[in-house]
Amino acid sequence: MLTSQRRAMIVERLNRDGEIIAKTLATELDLSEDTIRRDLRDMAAEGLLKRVHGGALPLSPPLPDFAARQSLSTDEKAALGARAAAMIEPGQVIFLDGGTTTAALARALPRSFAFTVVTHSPTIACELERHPSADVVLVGGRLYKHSMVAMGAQALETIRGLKADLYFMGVTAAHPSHGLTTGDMEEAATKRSVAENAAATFVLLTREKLGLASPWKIMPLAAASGLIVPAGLSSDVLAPYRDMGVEVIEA
Amino acid sequence: MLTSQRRAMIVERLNRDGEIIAKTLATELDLSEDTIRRDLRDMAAEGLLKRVHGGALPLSPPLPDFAARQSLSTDEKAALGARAAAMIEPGQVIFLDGGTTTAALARALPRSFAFTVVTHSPTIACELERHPSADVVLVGGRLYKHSMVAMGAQALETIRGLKADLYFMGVTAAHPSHGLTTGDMEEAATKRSVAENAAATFVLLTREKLGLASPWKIMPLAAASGLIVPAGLSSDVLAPYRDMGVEVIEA
DNA sequence: CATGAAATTACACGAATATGCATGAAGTAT
DNA sequence: ATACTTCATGCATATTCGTGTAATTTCATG
Repeated sequence: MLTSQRRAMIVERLNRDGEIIAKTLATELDLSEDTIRRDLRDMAAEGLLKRVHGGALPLSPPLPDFAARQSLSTDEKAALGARAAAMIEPGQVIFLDGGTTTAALARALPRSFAFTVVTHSPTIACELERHPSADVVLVGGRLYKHSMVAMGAQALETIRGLKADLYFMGVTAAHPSHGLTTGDMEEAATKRSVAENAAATFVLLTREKLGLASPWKIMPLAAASGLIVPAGLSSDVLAPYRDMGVEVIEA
Repeated sequence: MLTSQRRAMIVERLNRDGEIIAKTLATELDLSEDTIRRDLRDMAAEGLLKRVHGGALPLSPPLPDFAARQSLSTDEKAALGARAAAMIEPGQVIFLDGGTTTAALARALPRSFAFTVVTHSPTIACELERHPSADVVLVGGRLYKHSMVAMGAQALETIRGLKADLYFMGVTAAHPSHGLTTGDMEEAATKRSVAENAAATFVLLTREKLGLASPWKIMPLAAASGLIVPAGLSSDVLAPYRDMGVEVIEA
């Protein structure tokens, strides 16, 4: 295994497990603890993780500004959710990603007719406990706690076995040339697979995500059926997306 | 669990519960009280909490619903959960049913070592979001909202493909001659299948469930490894179960 | 192909950190 | 006032860390 592969693996594990224990990883990879420690030290210097006694932890989780962001963009997310919910037609099968934006969508889902919601997020599933007419299907797999969605081989297999009418995707960033991206490799693969098995894919994007790029590429913008963005953005910001032929829906 | 993780956990608990009791935390994490005390002393010096005799308090006033949580935690179900959690050993694979009793168990799961929790309940999965050392696997399937668990063909297939060390089952009723029963046919079949794929099955039973029977039979009492019941029940009530050779564990 | 530079890794060793236990002091409860 | 709990300190042990060093591999260049 190459050094860079090992380091990529460390990042991935941090996302998956929320911790790295130097001793454990050394044993597992059959390397000396020194090597792992060196990795951790260098990566901490690069700002990829937080070094602690015994191993490493992810950089301060977005908890501090999470609450603030939550309250700040709540209205924005509710508007996106409502707009997305308006697209749903009776009897359709909808796939919902995990995340706060899609949670807002879950709360806005139509109650006057029946449809099916497929999700790999237990949080979304719990949101729908009291929904009167939504049939809920839970996609199983290994639960990734940082994003609270089930992913992995089992999940992919289930996803390949279904055909959704609409997929509402949440992403970390959207960039005109880099396309749709997210911070986790497994998540990128999962979203891609869902998009392949959905007749239409709409991406929910809050203001601050436009024009940014994260490390893992999901798919180019053109592969999406449309972007749902908050109303009131300047046409300058939206022009690059419209120019690529992607439908931009303002909520 | 790393030291810094433990300290982060202390902060989190202070926010959640409004208090830290040194002795309790030491027992729960399987550490000496000295270690916890040292943590509290250092963290007090860093201005993260207020040290008091017996434990610590947050600097800001505790959450308003603290009293409510407190009364909940002295519940019968919490006792059952704690007793069940004490059976778990490092590295084991535990299957958790949905339901309020097993939710109490989820909150009492050991935090000092790693193990895997398999569940078909999104509610349980959400409970475990912040658990430091539990690996969570979500079993997918059609979500039955009345009991909030995923069941059906997909779930059964996944269950057949796994082998759990311990299964903690929640039931609607337990009767000496009718055995373990529940109100839903699909649920009975699912529980039976999990029990078949677990090395040991323990049933969590609150007081009011003993001696009753529901329409759908899961399995005879003798098929269970043991029943976990609240302490203080009369031996008359428990005798029939003990007579059948079922281990009855009082919590 | 040869060779030296750079990178990677394992090992050694003293320092720093973490933890548990023992003991006497301080605090709390009955 | 007495009994019990909790605390602080010192000490012993174990783990982890950082630095230095040497061996090995990889790479670039002639």
